Amino acid sequence: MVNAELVRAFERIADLMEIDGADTFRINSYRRAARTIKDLSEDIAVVAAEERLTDLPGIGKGTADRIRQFLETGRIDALGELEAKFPPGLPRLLEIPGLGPKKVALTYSKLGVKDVADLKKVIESGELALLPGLGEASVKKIADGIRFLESSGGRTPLGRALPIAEAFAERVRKLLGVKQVELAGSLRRGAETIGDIDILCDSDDGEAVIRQFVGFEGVKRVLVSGSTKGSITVDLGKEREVQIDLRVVESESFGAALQYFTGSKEHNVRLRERAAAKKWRLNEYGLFDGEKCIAVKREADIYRKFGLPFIPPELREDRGELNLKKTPELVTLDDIRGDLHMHTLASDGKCSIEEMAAAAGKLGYDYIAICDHSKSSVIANGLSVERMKKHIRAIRAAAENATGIAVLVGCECDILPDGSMDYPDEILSECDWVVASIHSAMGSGVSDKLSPTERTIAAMENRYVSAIGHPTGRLINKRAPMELDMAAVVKVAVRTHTILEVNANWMRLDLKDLHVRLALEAGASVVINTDAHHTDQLLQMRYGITTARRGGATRKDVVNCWTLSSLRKQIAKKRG
DNA sequence: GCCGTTTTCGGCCCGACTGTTTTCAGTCG
Repeated sequence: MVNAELVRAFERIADLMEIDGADTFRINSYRRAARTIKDLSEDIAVVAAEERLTDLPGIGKGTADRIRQFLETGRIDALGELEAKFPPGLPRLLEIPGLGPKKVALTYSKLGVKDVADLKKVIESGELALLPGLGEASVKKIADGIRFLESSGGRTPLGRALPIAEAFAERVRKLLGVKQVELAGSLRRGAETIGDIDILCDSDDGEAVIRQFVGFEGVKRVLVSGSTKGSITVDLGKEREVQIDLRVVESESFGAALQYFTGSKEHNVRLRERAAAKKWRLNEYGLFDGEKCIAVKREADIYRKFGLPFIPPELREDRGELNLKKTPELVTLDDIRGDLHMHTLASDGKCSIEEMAAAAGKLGYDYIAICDHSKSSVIANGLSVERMKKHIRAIRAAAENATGIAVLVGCECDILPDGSMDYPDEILSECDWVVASIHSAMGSGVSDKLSPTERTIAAMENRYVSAIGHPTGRLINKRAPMELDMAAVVKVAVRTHTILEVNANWMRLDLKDLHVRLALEAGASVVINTDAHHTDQLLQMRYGITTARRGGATRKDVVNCWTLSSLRKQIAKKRG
């Protein structure tokens, strides 16, 4: 699909226009269009062919023309003109914290700085500090920014950030005069990766709170230290660091502040537009009609003033949530009755069947499925047919002895390059539950092999395949997803009663939020599994929950929120 | 460049912090 290329093109246009000093509203239009295409679950070429481009939010006649030009010629004139004006490395400079479009334009025009290497040279030589509007302090900030960019390597996975965030939130909670502390920002929205950690607290003495915050043990650098806002970085290991922002507000405006700092930016812009339409003003201190504050205490009050239900943080992404008529009852961790994908010592897990069952029982689960690897996953010590037969007997025996929890016989069976299953039906039919996954030959377009989409569909056609595991195979920040035609996969999933997995491992989160939504809208069901290789990893369920919530999943959509008998009925329905 | 319980033209979200500005611009979220 050409969607991703188009997103990059529009973002590049916006970046270059900013450096060019163009009208900010026009720049934002390009960014909005880029985001719309990024969120799109279908091929933009199909949308264009069906003349539906201007139905998409933020895409008008002008942008539609540019999309069509790109589809036909692979180029966009508007981008070509900007690229003729500026060297190619310039937009990259915008990613450096402390360096914005104005300063990028200035360093380019006055000093000929074309890329990061040039920038380092003029910092070294002292030329940068001599430019108007810049001084020693700004230059130091930029130099730090370069180091941060080179060490941070992009966004931090949710599962890496959340434990750090919770630890710092706990330390803030213990400070004198602090009554309320909440995580905000993308972390509270449960985004798969986060740019920085946002923490909000209340206090009558913001200055004192910030002073103590920036002095916490483990703080690597202090970026900002004011009376309401503090900004620090902490080490993530491997020379990476993550930024933590703390905002302090007075207790009375906590609700307004929490709404404001939870974002997303786009969600808030939409909400403030609605405020403006009513001649109100919305900011982190409350919702105001003239000088009069009309909502401030709780987040829900603010939404109610707009005639809206409470919008759960996970949905605040400007993906149509402001049209909701009532608050959706999104799935919660308490709704989960079982975990249907975990490994044991039999393949590449680190714990026994009994240990996994006991740990799951402690979490209050009613059932689990043991799903070790099949024979082709050699690296993962996949089980041969003979070993699997023995393993099935071992699981049945463990199930007999387990108290208070049902232990299902399962497997994670490889989907081979030709679309067939790694185990014969004779073995699969012995299992109560089968997760089918692609682990090899993930690249598409390899000749004499089926595409990932064809392989996935072939697996779903097998009556013993209960679910598709980590459908796109992506590893966040490490491996790109396979090119899967998700709309086609979802359609077959519905027809064949195959369940799609939301793999809760924070490196995967696969299906991702938008795919969950696509699946549910088509009428498919999902299962949220941890794919745990150790009892500790069973706790990663929370990340799968937030991902499913972001996709709008309710308890009814998630099969491991069902009773065991309902789940068995679903499996039987597929087996026919 | 988009868009319409204020509109097909004229708007388009809002505030904190920093540095170098002697009254505010740039950056960020």
